[in-house]
Amino acid sequence: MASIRDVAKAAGVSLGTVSNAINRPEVLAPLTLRKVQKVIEEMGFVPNASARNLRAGRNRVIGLIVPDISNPFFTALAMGVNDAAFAAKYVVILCNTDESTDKESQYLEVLSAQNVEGILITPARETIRALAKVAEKGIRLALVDRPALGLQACSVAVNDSYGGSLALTHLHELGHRKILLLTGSEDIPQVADRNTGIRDSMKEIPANQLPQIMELRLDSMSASNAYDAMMKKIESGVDFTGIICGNDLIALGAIRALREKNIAVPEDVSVIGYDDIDFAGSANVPLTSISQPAYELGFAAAELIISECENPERHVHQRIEFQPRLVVRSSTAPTKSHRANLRIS
Amino acid sequence: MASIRDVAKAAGVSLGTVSNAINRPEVLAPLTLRKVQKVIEEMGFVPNASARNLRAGRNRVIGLIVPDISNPFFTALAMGVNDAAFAAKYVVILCNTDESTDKESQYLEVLSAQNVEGILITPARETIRALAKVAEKGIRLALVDRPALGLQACSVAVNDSYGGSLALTHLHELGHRKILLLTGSEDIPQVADRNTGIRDSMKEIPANQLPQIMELRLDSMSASNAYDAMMKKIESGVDFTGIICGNDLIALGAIRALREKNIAVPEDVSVIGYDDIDFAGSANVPLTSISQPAYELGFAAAELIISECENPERHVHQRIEFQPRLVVRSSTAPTKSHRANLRIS
DNA sequence: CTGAAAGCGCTTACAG
DNA sequence: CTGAAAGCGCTTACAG
Repeated sequence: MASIRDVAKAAGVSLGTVSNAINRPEVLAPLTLRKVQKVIEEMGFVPNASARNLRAGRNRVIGLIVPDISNPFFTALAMGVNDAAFAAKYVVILCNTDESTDKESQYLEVLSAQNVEGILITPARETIRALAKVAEKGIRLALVDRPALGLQACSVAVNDSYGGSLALTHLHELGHRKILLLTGSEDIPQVADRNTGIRDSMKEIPANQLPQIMELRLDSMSASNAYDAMMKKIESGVDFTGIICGNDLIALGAIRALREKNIAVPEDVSVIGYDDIDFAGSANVPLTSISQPAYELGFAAAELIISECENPERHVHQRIEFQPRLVVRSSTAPTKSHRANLRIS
Repeated sequence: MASIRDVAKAAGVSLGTVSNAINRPEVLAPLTLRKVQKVIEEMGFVPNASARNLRAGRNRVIGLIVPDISNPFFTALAMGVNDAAFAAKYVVILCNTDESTDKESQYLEVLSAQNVEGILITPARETIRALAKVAEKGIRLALVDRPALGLQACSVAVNDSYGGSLALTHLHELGHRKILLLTGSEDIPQVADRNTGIRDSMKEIPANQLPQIMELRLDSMSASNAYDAMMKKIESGVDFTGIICGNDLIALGAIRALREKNIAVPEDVSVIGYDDIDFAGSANVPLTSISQPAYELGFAAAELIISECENPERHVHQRIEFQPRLVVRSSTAPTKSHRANLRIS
C-alpha cells in the first residue's frame, strides 16, 4: 500500500505538502496542489485511517448497539442512523446484542477499543453504570428509544407512557374488561413506562368499567417465545378478551397460537401490537398497533451525536421526544357483550 | 483517556511491560503480570485501537454492503455476518445502498478510507470494475449471494438457477400453464440466474404441457412497487394463473393487489415467493416460497473473509454454494382445470 | 508557500 | 524477566 511518503517522493515534494494537499488544499500554491493531486490519483493513494485517527483523535466512526436487529423496528431505526451518518460522511458499526447484557458490555468494550467517536445505544436493561464508564473515556453517548436518566447525554425517545395509555384506552372503549399484558421484563424501561401509562389511564376510568389486568412476562420479546407462552396460557384457560403486546412480533406469535387453538381474532380475543412494523398491515390478521417513527428516531439520534462530535464545545445535550400513534386495523374489535349493548342502546 | 504510559507509571514498570501484559502475558513474571493487570483494571484502561492498528497494519474491521437492509433476507444475512465477526473479535460497518450503484461506489470509497481489512458485498449490479480497484488497494473482498466472476475473491452464493427451476416445476406440477414472472431487472445476477433455471427446466417439460411465460420487470424489488405494478397489470387483464416473484416482499405486495381486486389467492391465482423470510408463514396468505439460508450465507462469508485476513498467505479463494429449498404453504394450489382433471382420472 | 521535526499510542525486536 | 528505543503513517505548529 502506497503511503504519503511514496506520494511525496513521486511528486517531488515533502510529506507535509502532500498532507496539506489532502487536508488543507487552500494553503498550497495551485500548481503544487494540482501536481500532488495528480500523483495521488495515479497511485490510487488512500490515507491510512489508523495513522490519521491516531493523530487527530477522531475517526468518523460511530457505533450503534441494538437489542435485536431482526426486529423490523430496529431495522428501520438502523436505516435512519445509517442514512444520517452517510450524509455526514460518518460510518456506523452495527452491534446486535440479542438482548444479552453480556454481549452489550462486550460490544461497549469493543467499540471503545475501536475508539469510535460516539455510541448510539438502546440499552437492553439498566446499564447506566457501564455507560457512565464509557462516557468517562470521552466517547459521546446518545440514548435511543430511551431517556438518558442522569447520564450526561442526548436522548431520542418515544413517549412510551402515552403509547401504553393509547393501547389500554382503545381496548377499554371496545368494551374489554379482562386484559392480558403480554410483554417483556419490567426491567426494560419501555415496558415499565408503558405499564405506567396503562396504570395512569386506568385512573380516568369509572370504577364500574375498570378492566382487570393480568401480566405475562416473556424472557425474550420474539414471535416464537410469545407463541410458546400463549399456547401454555390458553391451555390453562382463556380468562381475557383482549391482549396488549409488547411489540408486533409478540402479537404475531400470540395470534398464531390463538388461531391454532381455534380462538378467533378479533371475534373472541382482540390483540393489539406495538411498533407498527411494515408487515403489520399484511399480517394474517392485519394488526392494530401503536406506531412509532423508528426511522426518524434513528435519524434524529445520529444527527444529534454527529453534531456533538463535530462541535463538542458548542453542543448542548438535548432530549427529543416523538409521539406514538394508534393505528387501527383488524385485530381488535368490540367484545360480544359490548356489541350487544350497542345494539340495545 | 488513560494511555499505556499512564498505566506504566502507575504500576511502576516500563511501557513495554504493560504492552506485554496485554499482548503476551506469558512472557511476564506472574507477579509483575498481576500487578499490571490490577492497575489496568483500576484505571479502566483500553488500548487505543488506532495506535495498535497503525503498528499492526490491521484493524479487525470489515465492511458489509447490502442493497436493502430492510429486506428480512439481508437482515438475517447481516446477523450471520455480525455473529461470525463478533466471535472472531471483528467489528462490522454496515452499508445500505438502497440498490443505488452510486451509493455503492461511495461506500466502497468510505470503507477503503477507513482501511477496513475486508469487504463483504452483494453488488447491486455489475460493479466488477469498482471492486477490482478496491482489491488493488489490498482490501480483501468476498462476494455474497453472488459468484465472483473473474475477480480473485471468495464467494458465497445460493444456487439461483436451481431455485428458479424449483419454482417453475412446482407451478407446472400444479397445472399452471400461464405464468407471470414478477421480478427485478435482468441486470441483477440473481434474477438472471433464476430465469436461466426456469428456461432450463422448461426443456424437461413435454411440448403439450409447456407453460407460457410472461415477464413484468420492477425497478425496485419492494412490496409497494410490486403492489402498484400488479394493480396496473390486473386492470389490463388477468391472463395468468400463477406468479413467480423475485422475493417475498414482491409476493406480499402482489397478493395485496390481487385481494383488493377480488382475485382469490390461491384459488384464482397461485403466488410463489422467494427467500422464505421469517414473516412468510404469518402472512395474510401464508406464502409458498423458495427458502434461502440467509443467516448461514452471511456467517460463512464472514468466516471466509476473516480467515483470509488472519492468514493471507495460507488462504485459498473458495466458492461456497448453498442449495435453495421449496417450502409449500397456502399461496399456491392446483389450477381449476387441473383439479377437474384429477377428479376425472 | 514549502519543508523539517515532533509526536499521537502502541508493539516488537534487542540489550541487559 | 524487564527496559530503552525505533518506527508504524500521518498532522500540525513552526521556521525559513
